[in-house]
Amino acid sequence: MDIREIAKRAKVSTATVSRTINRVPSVDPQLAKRVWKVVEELGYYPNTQARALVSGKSRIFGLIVSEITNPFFPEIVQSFEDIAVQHNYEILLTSTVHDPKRMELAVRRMIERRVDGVAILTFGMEDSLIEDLRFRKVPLVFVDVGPHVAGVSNIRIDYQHGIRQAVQHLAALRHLRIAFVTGPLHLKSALARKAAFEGAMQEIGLEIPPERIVVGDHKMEGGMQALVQLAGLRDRPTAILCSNDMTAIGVMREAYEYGIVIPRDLSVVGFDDIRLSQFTTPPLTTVQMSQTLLAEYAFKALRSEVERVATSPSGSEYELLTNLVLRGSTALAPSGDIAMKSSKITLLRRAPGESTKNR
Amino acid sequence: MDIREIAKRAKVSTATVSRTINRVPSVDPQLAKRVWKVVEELGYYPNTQARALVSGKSRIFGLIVSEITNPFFPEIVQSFEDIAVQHNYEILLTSTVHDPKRMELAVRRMIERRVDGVAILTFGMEDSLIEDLRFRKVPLVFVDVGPHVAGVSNIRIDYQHGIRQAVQHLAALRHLRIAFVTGPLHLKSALARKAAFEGAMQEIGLEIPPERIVVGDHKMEGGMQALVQLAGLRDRPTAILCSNDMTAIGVMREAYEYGIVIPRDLSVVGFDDIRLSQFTTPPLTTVQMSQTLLAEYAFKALRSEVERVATSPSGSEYELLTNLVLRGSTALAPSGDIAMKSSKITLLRRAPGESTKNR
DNA sequence: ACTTCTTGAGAAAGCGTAATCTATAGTATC
DNA sequence: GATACTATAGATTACGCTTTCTCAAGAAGT
Repeated sequence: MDIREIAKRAKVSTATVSRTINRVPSVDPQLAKRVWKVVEELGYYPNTQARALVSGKSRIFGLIVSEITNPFFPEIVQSFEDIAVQHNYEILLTSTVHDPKRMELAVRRMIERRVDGVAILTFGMEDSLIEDLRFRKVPLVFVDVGPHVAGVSNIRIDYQHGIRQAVQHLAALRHLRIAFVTGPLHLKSALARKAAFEGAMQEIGLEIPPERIVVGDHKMEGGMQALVQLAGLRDRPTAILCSNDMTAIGVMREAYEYGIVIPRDLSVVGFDDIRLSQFTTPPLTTVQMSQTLLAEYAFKALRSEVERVATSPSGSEYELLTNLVLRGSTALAPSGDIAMKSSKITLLRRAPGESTKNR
Repeated sequence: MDIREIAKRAKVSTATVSRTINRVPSVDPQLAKRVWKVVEELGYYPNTQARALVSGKSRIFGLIVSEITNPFFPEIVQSFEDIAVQHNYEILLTSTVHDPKRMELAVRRMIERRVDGVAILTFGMEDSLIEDLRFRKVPLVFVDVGPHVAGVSNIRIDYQHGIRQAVQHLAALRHLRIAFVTGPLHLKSALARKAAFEGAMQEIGLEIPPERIVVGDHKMEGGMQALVQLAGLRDRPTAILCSNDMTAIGVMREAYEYGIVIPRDLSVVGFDDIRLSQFTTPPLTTVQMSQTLLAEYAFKALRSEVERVATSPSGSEYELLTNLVLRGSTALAPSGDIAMKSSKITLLRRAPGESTKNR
């Protein structure tokens, strides 16, 4: 069933059917009604491929994420899909899993499907691939790392804002020895967080001995290892700020194994505010980076680039604030002697079966 | 840049270019090489829309899931995408969020984009929508609930297999009072799990007093409430089997608040084996339902339906086994007097700040 | 009453490709 | 040496739609 079938049954030309469906105002309301009736009756849905072919617009946006199985991304995908669908766009999702081969394939797929734009929400991407997309004038939007050229938008994240809040929150709770667990140091986003931490600490005159910054991997495992290192320090920190929530969750998990009670003995702060962080024990105090807003900005950036047909094709900039959200994983620093006591906690990892209790 | 541009530069007809690209064997290798060279040089990628239009195949599969933010689904999406991409298919993802309006829109989108098949991995879906797809002869694949008609495949899940293992595992650990936390009772999958539990219990002659089955919601909250109920029972169960992992995680979380030590005082078993369940404290013993295999079967079902052009269009059936995977949340049942002791644990919920310790 | 606009709708072109149909040269057959 | 095949590649059509062009009829201006 195609547009001609409708035309025949409504006794009009296909042009009129097309105009009706696309709500071109010059169609006589009488005729339009007749057309709509047939459309409804037959359950006709226009063929998007044909439309795309003739209009040159696919109404598809590509969405490239690092790993859909990383709890940070599903929220973004969901929000992005929400908005896209509302505006009659489809999304072509790809999860690169940090594999260059997959990235290349992803870009190829996007080009073959003639996407109208691509949101690149991945940490790290080959320049040559981006060039491939730029060459075909596909509007792009990046987080943080986009080049400053026409047709490329950027969402700048103000890490400083939330991280400063976190540091000051901890300082207000009398924490002096604050540690930081970074992400992989080749990620620009991880470096930016680390820099923000250092800046915020310096601002209030707190020193950071090098051993109090440990390198993680933005996964639970990294957080677990980080805690082991930090707990073994002579001047054990009383608070740990983490480069992302998964790291913080790893820290908390391992702290539990060591019988370190959070937040009594140790305050922990995360970053991202993934949904899961509401459900840890205790709920995680973290710096929120709104996934919904991120998706919204990304979509808006692409859309405005597409809409602006011939006019100035300047890539725009968006700014996403981060904000501390207080939950249960932070508390007053242990007072002097308690701190001493807690530093005496045996550093033997509890045997698996025995579990839970801190004697 | 289109196929004609290539044809012109390679001094052949568009037909030859098309044949070359599609690897039709009747093209002279010499010519083919010439064509490929131009293709490479210009970085030409065929326009999928045009291909779809003329071939009648979009090479897109729809994938409808309940909620991408539910940790069960990202793994499936990832696996499905993997396989799809390998076979040059694209996926059109939609997350219904249990909203009938969104489901309707999703189906409409799928039809407009002329998907070659739809995998419906959602719990519950309006029949009228399915009818809409069936009417257009779109191959479908369901989990459990699909009708037994041509063009519709089904992946049957053998809940019994894994749940029996779980029950027998608990029985072997001397648990006699085993409780079950169901999912929402309007879900066929939740009912099937409950039935499997009852069957397995009956099989080994264990009774299930009605109060030992409590209704959850397949979310953490439901698990938390369930624990409250079960812990309040006179004959407190020594083991709890949950209809899914999120429920089990909720149970464990609340148990922690009550100072009930897992697995010493209480064994907990989940269902699904989401990745997160490896990272709980203690790691969750659970019944695995392989998300990878599920995705694989779903894809295979659709593909074989598409491939089989004119031949017998019979929907096929797949069976997915479930299997117990042992981790740390199950242990020997507390012996008689310990059980008594543990049943005397105060039922006061610990004050938030105090947290962690079971004195 | 004649020309000039305006409105609305039909006819037809074209989007980029694959499939079908046709032509041409070279091979095999008798 | 004439006919019948067989490869191979070019010409053409069709896919379903939007858009431009064209045209008819009525409204308005002179």
